[in-house]
Amino acid sequence: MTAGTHGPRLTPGPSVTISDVAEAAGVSRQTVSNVLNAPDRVRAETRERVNRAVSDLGYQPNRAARSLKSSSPRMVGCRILPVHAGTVASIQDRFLHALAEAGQACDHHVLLFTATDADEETERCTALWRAGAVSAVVLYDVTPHDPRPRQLVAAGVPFAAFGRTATCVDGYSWADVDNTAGTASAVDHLVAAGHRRIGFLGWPEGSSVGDARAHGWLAAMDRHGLLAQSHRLDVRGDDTMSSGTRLMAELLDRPEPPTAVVAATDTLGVGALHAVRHHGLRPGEDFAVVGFDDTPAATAVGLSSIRQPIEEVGRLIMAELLRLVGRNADKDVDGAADSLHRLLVPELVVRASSAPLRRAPGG
Amino acid sequence: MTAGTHGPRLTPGPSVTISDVAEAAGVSRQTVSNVLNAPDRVRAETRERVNRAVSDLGYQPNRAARSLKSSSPRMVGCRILPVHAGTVASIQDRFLHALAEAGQACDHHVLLFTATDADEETERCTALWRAGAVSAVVLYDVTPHDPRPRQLVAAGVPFAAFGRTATCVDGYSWADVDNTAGTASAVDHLVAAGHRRIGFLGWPEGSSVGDARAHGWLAAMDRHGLLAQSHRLDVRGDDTMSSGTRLMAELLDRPEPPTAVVAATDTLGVGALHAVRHHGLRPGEDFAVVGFDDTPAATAVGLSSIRQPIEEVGRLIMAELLRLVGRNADKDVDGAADSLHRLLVPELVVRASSAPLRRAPGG
DNA sequence: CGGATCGATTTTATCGTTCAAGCCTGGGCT
DNA sequence: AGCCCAGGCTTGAACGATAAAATCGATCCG
Repeated sequence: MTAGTHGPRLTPGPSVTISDVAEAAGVSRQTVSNVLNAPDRVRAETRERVNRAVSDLGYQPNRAARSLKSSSPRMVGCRILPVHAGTVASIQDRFLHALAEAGQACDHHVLLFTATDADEETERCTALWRAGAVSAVVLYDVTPHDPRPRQLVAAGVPFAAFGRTATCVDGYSWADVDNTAGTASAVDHLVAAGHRRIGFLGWPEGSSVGDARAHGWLAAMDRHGLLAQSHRLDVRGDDTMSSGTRLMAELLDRPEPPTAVVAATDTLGVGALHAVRHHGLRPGEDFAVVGFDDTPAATAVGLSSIRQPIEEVGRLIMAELLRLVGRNADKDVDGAADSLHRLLVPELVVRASSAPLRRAPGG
Repeated sequence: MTAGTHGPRLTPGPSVTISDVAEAAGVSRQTVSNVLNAPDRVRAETRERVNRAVSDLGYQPNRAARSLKSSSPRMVGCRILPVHAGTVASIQDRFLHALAEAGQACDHHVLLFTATDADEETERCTALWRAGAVSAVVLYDVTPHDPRPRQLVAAGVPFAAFGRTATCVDGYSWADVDNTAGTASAVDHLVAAGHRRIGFLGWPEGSSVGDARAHGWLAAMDRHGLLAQSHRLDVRGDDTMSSGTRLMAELLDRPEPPTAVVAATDTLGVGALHAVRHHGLRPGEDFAVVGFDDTPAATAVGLSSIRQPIEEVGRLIMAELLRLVGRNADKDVDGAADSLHRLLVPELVVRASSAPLRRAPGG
């Protein structure tokens, strides 16, 4: 026994080693190791005896020792952003959960860290990787001019990103959600429900995600030949509920108001719903609203929303990281796949706020 | 050099070992170790030479090796809950961030894992601890009849809890937020602003947190001698915005409506605000609303809210874990403190929705 | 002047696991 | 009989860091 005491231990403690198991089963360390890692090398009878000892003692292989020997910590690092007062509906928690779950399926865990800015984040990533604390890291919310991918590539840290930079084609793996396709599908849905004048509530131009969502609306409206009828029905403001309410009220006061809007976020969408009700309209019957991100708030108020397939993103990113570090371990160049570039299509979740119109508007 | 190549390495790689540094500085491994862990044992000149080699090579001590030797992984485990569709405003992300930040201050990290239920959670905690992957774990959202603390105590896993069980006095460390004091302080605030008829919007009886928040309102109203005037002004419903709107509208339609309400959550509070506006009242001028949890939504709509000191909880829990595992390492009984039992008082954040009345109601 | 002392550094041993090589036994082949 | 081989298991070494012990000079003191 490693710990000096004799007799059965009531609380097995963190220190049941492979030698303890070996002694209990009357075999050597290596045989125990073989039972766990290459069972076919061990005679069935011995295997059974060892397995019993393992479960009797509650043996868990020490991860530090295993990491040290295999030089793979079976961990991926990910920064957790502070909950910013301005940010209303974050999907970071969903992402982290998805990542943790995907990792768990292949005995990997997520290590959290914090940072005050992008530079500190890449520094910490590099330090964690050099320290062998993680075999790779994940970048969350990568934007078009994000410096982080470049920095990590330069540092040689294996990583995959949720989101992508403008010049993302080269050098690193990413998965992203097609925001443009999301708002476009919302427009298609509303057109199919009979709407012709469809507005858009968005963020001020300049944010990548916001612009992509605005572009999806614009392109889809154009495709349906509805841009002329919806002249200047896209309005922009901050990502707050009151902003959504104000923008929506502004649209409803126009001479030819829209009969539906696509909002760039659930926050704006929820705000819009209030303005709609305030104008005496019934959401889902007289007027339709679609939000974005499918946050719990959308569920709560029955707001149709575009749901990002975060769980899928988590799985893809985790699988890609395993491939990256695995490939490095095998050979440096085994040809085949280079890196992951995957654009996922979000899915519209239809709720009461955009149920098909009972009467066609104006009909 | 560990890796077989010669010459300066462009990407230092994860495998710069203490021996590489020692060779570069022309000293032995142990001297490098001393420079890093006990600098006073090394002559200033040597120390400087070693430090230069450390930064030249970008050396980071290998965490697995350090864990193995010190038998302390410098990690704490915490389950991340799935984002439940029903849960509207979670503070789990704030908690995880606080925990990660508090840990980082003392070179500890947070390891995330998922579980489908409480039993699986304790199993995973035990396995992680036995594997030496974490030195302790954190329980989030512990409720009065939670089985987890008992199970972890039985398994001998060091832990600290956010929240507490009904019979929490024994055996384990926790930090919790005094929900009762929170709603009570909201009542005090509203009374000081001149309100006399103050309502309460809460969850159906049976949830610990909900009951505590309801009790805070009740006790404070009684203390101010206002219960008679506020006869049956506490109403209950689901934790959704629409529920908040409905309940608020119900109260406003009473013959003697309240002039203010305390809501058990921001979700209910935001819902209530809409009902208030719908009745032609101006929040903060004609009517006051206070929410709970200070979620980003409250900031967005200017809702006064009771903020849980999560950052403080994170710091306390992390400090307690360090004490627990440190004590274990030193001696088993070094007397002094037993375990942490800390009830923190939340803080009211006053915003426009409950700014002091300009004219006393009814005056 | 010899032994003690002290500071600075090196050597040794160890944490728990796994890879590589070694050893033993019994059976099949010549 | 002697030889080889393969299956089944054990021993030795290594991963990287560090506490403890050993070494080596140099200084000090009786």
